Amino acid sequence: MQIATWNVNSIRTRLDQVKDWLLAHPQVELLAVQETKVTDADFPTQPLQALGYHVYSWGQKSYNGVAFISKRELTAVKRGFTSILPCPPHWDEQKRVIAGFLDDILIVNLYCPNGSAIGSDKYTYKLQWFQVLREYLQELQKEQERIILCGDFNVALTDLDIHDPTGRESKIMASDAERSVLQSILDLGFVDILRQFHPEPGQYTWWDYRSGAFRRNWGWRIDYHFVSLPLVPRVQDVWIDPAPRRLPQPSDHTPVILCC
DNA sequence: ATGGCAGCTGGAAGCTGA
Repeated sequence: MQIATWNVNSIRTRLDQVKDWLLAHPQVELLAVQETKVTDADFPTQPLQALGYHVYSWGQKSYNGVAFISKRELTAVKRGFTSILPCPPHWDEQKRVIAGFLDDILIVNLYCPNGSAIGSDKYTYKLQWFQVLREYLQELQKEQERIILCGDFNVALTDLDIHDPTGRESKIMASDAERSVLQSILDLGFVDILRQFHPEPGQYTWWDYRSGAFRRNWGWRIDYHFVSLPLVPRVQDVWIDPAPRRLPQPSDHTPVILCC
């Protein structure tokens, strides 16, 4: 089965593209979307149900928001950190986390903070948010060993994941502190699985809207599937589909698909 | 160094994203 992740940058603006992509990829059992930018009440659930999908959303007005679009019902869907982890409730004011079971696999769909600029309050929030995520995952690991993390992590793990890493230390998404905290997530026992299949450069999932970045292939890889160690042998392939990024009025991200 | 592009809100221009 295929499990995909895609930061759609507004589900309402991108609804037709999402529907077309799902129809063109019937093998995709579950699509995890991020940056839906809409409350659950206003999520376009009905048009997706009409295509035969189940929808599980966790959103807010204007910003953030995550959702699962699934061919089959998910079980034990949990929204936010506090559904799992006893942490201060303000960590769930921004809707960035939803998790649920597909068969015996726990899928965790994440929209990690951007960070704005190094040294900013948002950057501090980003680093702290990853620490909370780490505690949340440790809590999940007490009950479950088959876990797939997917989504927009807003961090490029290595220089291979950036078209031009020059000066990356002074920019968000590739600073040492961001890489370090994301590596600490992987060190819990997860594998950046795309690299098992594509160790070569040029594997990008996001291109800036500005400066003709996509045309010039000035990309970054910031969207991932992180697979827990016991699941690694079950993964058959992982790849990036650049096609939606070529469409008129695209998201600035493009889907990543895992087949297991 | 800065802006560039896009979406959302509210009904203009500012915030946020990455």
